[in-house]
Amino acid sequence: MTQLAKIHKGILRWYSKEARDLPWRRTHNPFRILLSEVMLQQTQVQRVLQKYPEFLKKFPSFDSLARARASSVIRAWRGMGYNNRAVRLRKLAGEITHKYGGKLPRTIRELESLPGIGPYTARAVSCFAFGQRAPVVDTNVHRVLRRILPKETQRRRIWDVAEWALPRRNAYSWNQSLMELGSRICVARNPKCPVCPVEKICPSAFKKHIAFRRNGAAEPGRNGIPNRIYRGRIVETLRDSRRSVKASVLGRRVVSGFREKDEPWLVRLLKGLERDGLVRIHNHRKKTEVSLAR
DNA sequence: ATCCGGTAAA
DNA sequence: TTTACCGGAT
Repeated sequence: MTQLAKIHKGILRWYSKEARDLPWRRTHNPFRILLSEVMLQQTQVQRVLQKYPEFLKKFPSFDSLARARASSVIRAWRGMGYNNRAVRLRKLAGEITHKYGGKLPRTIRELESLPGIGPYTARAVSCFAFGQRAPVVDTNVHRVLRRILPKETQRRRIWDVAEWALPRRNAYSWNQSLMELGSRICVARNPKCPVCPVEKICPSAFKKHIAFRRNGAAEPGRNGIPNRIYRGRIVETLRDSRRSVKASVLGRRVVSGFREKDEPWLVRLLKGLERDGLVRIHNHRKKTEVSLAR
């Protein structure tokens, strides 16, 4: 048996016993798969598990999403973070109903052309919804493959490596198993090698893993507080408000010690949110007002 | 205070 | 290739 075949066997066997029972592993419905993948793009399983069913209850299909107001979708996205995803998902739903006859396209190229769908999600949908033999590389898969595969593969591009390592059968289970292993055992720091199914054949087992450096660059912000905090507070405030809010009022609600002179700064922030399709800015009696996008 | 991550735009 | 985008966990 080849080394790769041993890796396949060890990891797939482990997965068949240890796989978590997750709702998106119980369906091949393209909408449900896509929704789960978009939610999982930047968000831990734990939190997605909580929001996924309630979002699905409110928006069970591309059609329902396409017909909804942006504000309604942004509200349903509460607690997920990266609110851009909600806006893009609704835009995507519009394209599906109006340009694709209500059906998600099946080619990677078409999937990747959709808003919010990149290389990872396109292939995840292709494999998990359509049963195609597509490699998927998220950071978990990336890490696991780099550790478990032989040194000769180290210089090749990760997507090529993933393609090469893909078993001829069971692509679905293989992809799921790599993600499961990467998130539960083969974690970035202090991997749990003693309980890993492929510890015996892993070249990296029990090696010291250097904690990977994060960007040295500081997060953009103001007075040491990242902009995303203010953006988050603004969207959250608007979620709770049925009507539009004066910029000055918004400023006082989201920034401690907000003054008139801070308004240009606030407006810059609001313009960013407007560009992202999250808020609507309008003038009323010469004052800037803002509400959730429609 | 630091960690975590897929997509889009620059 | 680099940066912005998020909020919950630790």
